[in-house]
Amino acid sequence: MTSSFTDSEDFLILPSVSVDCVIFGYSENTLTVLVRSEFVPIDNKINIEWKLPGNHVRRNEDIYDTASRILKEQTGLEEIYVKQFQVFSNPDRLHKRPQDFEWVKPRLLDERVITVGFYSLVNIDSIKNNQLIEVAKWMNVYEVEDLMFDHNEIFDQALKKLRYDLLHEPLVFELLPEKFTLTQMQKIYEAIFNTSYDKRNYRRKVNKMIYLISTDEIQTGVSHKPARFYTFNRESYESNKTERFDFRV
Amino acid sequence: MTSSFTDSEDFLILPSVSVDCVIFGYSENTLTVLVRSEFVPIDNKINIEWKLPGNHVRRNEDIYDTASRILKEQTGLEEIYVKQFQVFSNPDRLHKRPQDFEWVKPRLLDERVITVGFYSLVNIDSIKNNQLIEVAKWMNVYEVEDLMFDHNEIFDQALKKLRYDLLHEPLVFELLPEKFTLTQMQKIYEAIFNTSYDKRNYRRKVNKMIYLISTDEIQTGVSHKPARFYTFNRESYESNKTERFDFRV
DNA sequence: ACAAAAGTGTTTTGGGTACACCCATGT
DNA sequence: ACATGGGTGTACCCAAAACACTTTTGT
Repeated sequence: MTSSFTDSEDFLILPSVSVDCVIFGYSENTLTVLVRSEFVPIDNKINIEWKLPGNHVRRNEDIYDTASRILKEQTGLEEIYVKQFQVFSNPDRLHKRPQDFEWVKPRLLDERVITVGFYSLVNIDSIKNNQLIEVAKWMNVYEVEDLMFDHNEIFDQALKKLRYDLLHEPLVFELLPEKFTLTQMQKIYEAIFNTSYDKRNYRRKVNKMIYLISTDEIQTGVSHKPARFYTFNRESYESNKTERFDFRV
Repeated sequence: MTSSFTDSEDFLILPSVSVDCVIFGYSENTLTVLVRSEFVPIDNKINIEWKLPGNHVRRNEDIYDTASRILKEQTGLEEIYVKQFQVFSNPDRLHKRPQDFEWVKPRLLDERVITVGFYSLVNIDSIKNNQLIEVAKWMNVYEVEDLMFDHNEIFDQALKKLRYDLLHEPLVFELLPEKFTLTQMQKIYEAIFNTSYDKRNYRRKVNKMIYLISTDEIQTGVSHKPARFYTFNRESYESNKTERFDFRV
């Protein structure tokens, strides 16, 4: 087994465990995913390939810390919501394309790596200029290109899980500022589910969520009737949530 | 790093990855979980401790195969539903009690082990006599004792996830025979959610599930009005499932 | 005849969905 | 005055929940 790590680094990571992050970005009614480029030689020519950001788990690190570390490296952001959603362990997962494996081999301590998939939600507007690393870009989730390894599968599962979770947990608020309007909230659902909702029905529905607190602040400087700002009260949410019998279709 | 494995075995497993299985058993309206005993010395006295069945991931094995292998070893059953639900990666997870770590250390190739939690559903009545291994027993889920390592946490999360999934996926059928009565089905929900449902409302609800097929067979040999048998049509389920907007409470 | 579980219907209440117009502000 | 997005109400249908009696069988 080859390795480009120094001896001291060898003891810093677990050889067979990594974390890959599907970082969803939201901005201007569009949902995107962060990918980063790598130079992957094929037939002695250098190609640009895209992959999800990922990293090994360090020896004294919980996987949530690994995910947060990756997020910080890529976007400069801290204190961001990250959630593990699935382990990908196919023994051949790094071998889908020979050139990908040739590229990754010198970076590995063990040829078999099991990866824990995380997804994360960031409001792109909250990323300060140039904090995003050079080699990264945001891809529209409806136009994701070929990624390295099994990363297309990891992405697909992440999007599926994100949608599932959005319907059952208060995840929207990770993409909203502290104070937000109901239209902002509606547009996030519409972007992520690629659909649209009736404004009146939507508002009747969310108005029944008692943990949505209407403030007495309204927008200023907009050239239309100013909208009211709301906040999310997490304590109220936690103490009122229920599970109902609903084995659905 | 110490090891009781032979050299040849050393190369068969991934040192830092294991699978732990929360095997739920259902029988006679009661939900139980399978635990197995280990002799753990403490202060030079031998104690019996209980843990969830688990094992290392082999070098060429997908984690689902690891889980199935564990299930086969413990219960003799094959072709059983297993589902990964969460990774437990706290660097101290094996150190909660010193005696537990002393016991496990000689069985490890690496002192840091990240484990993938699986849960599984078996109908206890389908386990033939004596196929359950000697050291295993079924504990009522409402009376789970102290387990080794972080296994109480793994169990708690598994039960939570099981309940969640039961409301959103056709999991009940893993606990039902090919042909079953609606009362059998209702009693499983009641056991797992520790509650009871109105028979008429329950039946109206499940009767709307078009993938529940009523056969023309009925019970025989029961000293009351015989119940009709139903079957689950998975194809019909898969082709009719939907996701609705339902960001609930 | 009795015990035991199967099977069935009605009413009330609340949520889902479809649909169109006036309001407050900036330019 | 106009353009822009904010904000509201009603009618219909269907689902959820509460509730009690008759039916079929074995003993």
